[in-house]
Amino acid sequence: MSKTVQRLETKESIDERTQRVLRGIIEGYITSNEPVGSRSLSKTLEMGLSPATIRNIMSDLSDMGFLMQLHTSAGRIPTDKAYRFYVDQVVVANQLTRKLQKRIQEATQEGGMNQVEDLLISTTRLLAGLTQFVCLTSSPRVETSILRRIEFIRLSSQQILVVLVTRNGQVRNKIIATTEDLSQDFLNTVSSFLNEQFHNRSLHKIRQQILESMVEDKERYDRLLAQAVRLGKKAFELEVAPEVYIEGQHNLIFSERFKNLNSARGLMDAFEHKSMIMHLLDSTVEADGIQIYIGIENELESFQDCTMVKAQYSDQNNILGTIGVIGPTNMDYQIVIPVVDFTARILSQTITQQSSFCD
Amino acid sequence: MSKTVQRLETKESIDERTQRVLRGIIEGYITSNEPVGSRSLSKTLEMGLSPATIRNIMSDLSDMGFLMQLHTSAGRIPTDKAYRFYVDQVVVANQLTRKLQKRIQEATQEGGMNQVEDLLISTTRLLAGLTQFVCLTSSPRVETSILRRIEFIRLSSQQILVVLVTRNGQVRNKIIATTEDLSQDFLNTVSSFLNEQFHNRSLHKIRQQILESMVEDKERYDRLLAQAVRLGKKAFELEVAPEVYIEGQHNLIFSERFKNLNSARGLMDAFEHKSMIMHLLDSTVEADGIQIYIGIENELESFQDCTMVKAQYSDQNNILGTIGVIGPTNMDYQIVIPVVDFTARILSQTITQQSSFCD
DNA sequence: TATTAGCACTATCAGCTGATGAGTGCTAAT
DNA sequence: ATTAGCACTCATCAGCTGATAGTGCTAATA
Repeated sequence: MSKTVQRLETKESIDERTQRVLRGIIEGYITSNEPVGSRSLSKTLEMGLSPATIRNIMSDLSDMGFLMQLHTSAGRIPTDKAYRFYVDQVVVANQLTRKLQKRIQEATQEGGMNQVEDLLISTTRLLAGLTQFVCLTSSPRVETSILRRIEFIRLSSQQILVVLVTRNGQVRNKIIATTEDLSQDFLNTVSSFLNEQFHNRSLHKIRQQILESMVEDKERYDRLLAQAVRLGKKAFELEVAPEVYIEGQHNLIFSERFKNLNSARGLMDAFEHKSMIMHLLDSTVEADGIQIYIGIENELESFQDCTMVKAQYSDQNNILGTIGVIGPTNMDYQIVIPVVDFTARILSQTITQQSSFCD
Repeated sequence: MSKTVQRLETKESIDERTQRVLRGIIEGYITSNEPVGSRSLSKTLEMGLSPATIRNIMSDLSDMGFLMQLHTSAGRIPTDKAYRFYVDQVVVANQLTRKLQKRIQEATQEGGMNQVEDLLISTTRLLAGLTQFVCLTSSPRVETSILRRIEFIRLSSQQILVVLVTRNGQVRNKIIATTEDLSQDFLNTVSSFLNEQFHNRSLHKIRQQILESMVEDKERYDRLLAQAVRLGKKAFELEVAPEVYIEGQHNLIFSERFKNLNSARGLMDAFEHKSMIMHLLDSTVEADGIQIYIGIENELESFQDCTMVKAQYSDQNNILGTIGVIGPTNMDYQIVIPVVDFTARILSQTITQQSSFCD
């Protein structure tokens, strides 16, 4: 595992003309996926510079660490540092075409998606389809979500189904075992007690409170309360399975774009470790907006040939999760960045709408 | 789409020696994944036959349609017909090693899997890992499963959560919208009515009955009954999303075994069409035991370079779904067949245990 | 002084070559 | 019926070729 690179900032100031050349090379490589040479660049740039001059500039840019060659006589390709420069300096907040906006909106508004899970899956698939890359989405952490409703349903003398609904519309089920046979009436009392007690609190907080009250009231004689606490404890112990949705893995193998990526295998393997991916998605210091990790800026070694573009989605109050794509470093940032950004916004909007149905 | 081939039966009787040669070629190709020639076969067979004799036999086998050559001078490989012969005549019910049996049993008995869904996913993953192929599993069709419990939970004045538990432990949630504000008490009455009315019937049947009673009792005045029927209708309209779990797709790309498969892409694309896969898995006439589709015996064109080995799993009463793997036609049948068989059995057993907790 | 034309150098790629080897089919001998 | 022997076929591979596209350097130029 290599040392973590925070961000490839550029200290030196680069003169206008050099910048234009650099930009030309980057965009050339993005569109063609081929190393760009001085001759062709001299034509496309239309700056009236001869290939020789361009070569000199290119040489400077190589010295500054913006360009590299796969071999002599191969034309140059941008380094991660160059992409960082490009993203920071050149890519401006771009408007998506109306058509694309429509497409994203429609896809998220499809019917039958009252469960957040379905919405997330279909959005993930959408983004993978639009970008032709791999799309990763982390589901809202059940931990921090707000309790809307908890209910116990007696299945048999030994089994109780816990249904837990969160503010943002996630529904979690769990079957718990009991030693004692509890009647449905009793369970109803317990659940209305818990609902009253813990309404609008985060699951995390609730769990804490339950544990505390267990310590406090060890010698509680009220049967209802005792059982409520006991059942509550089990119910809120719902293991916080790291939920990550991954779509578009086949793009990784069949897309032309990924062909010169030295280890698609490594990426695939990484995707198997959901909890690691979860961590990667959610470990963002910056609270808002879009985050971009280019090449070696990525913490994970197998991601270091790629760029990850991600953004948080939220309801009106809290950040819920992250949606992002991972693609080659020479992805079309001008498109990908606004697409991810817009998709995250629409996702937030849709989820907010849903949770606003609460009374 | 090519004409459906039912099964590649062999009419001719083949003499003992020829059979042994054929078997040798098949097993040779299975282990080496290379066309097998007369010389090497003469050695490994240890029948005291010279390469020339073997060549004559091979020539006969080619005429009978059991062998083919990719090009002259390449050695021969078995045809689909040969594999069919091999599977029918040669592969005997094989015992798995204790070690493998243990491994499968342990994997399915892991904790925290009281939901059938989790069990199915982890079993699918297990089988993909064991075989190094792609594993496909269809979940029990909610349609035909037996109602154990239905419950309505009032979320807001406009939203009701339906929780539906089936006999085999599947839990389905759906949020439905209402125009009228219904109290939780009322909902409880409705659900206990429905539970009583429809206990132990299949969802399919229940839906039918509800529709019938709507026709019959158009002018029903009983508010409870009317609402119960209306809510029931919505609840049992749960769209029967074809649930298929697919694991091990990466094997398709990286495994040596698949490398000479002309279209991994086609397979990947096919996997995207879950409902088609679902159909493929569940469309089996034969009720019991293991089913094997070799090469062109597969209905789906993109599967016709592969072999699919599948088996149904069930609870004590009914077939619930199918689990199977898809791999190259020269897979190691001696291993794969018993592994799939055993896994399906263990899966049935585990699910049966779970649903037996019902009172 | 910045730019450019010219030239030598170099890596890659497609296409060709001949050698090699694995495998077959046929025929004649056993 | 089996087998040894031989001619033949074909795929693969290493090595060579010329064409191409790129560079770096130097000297001439505006």
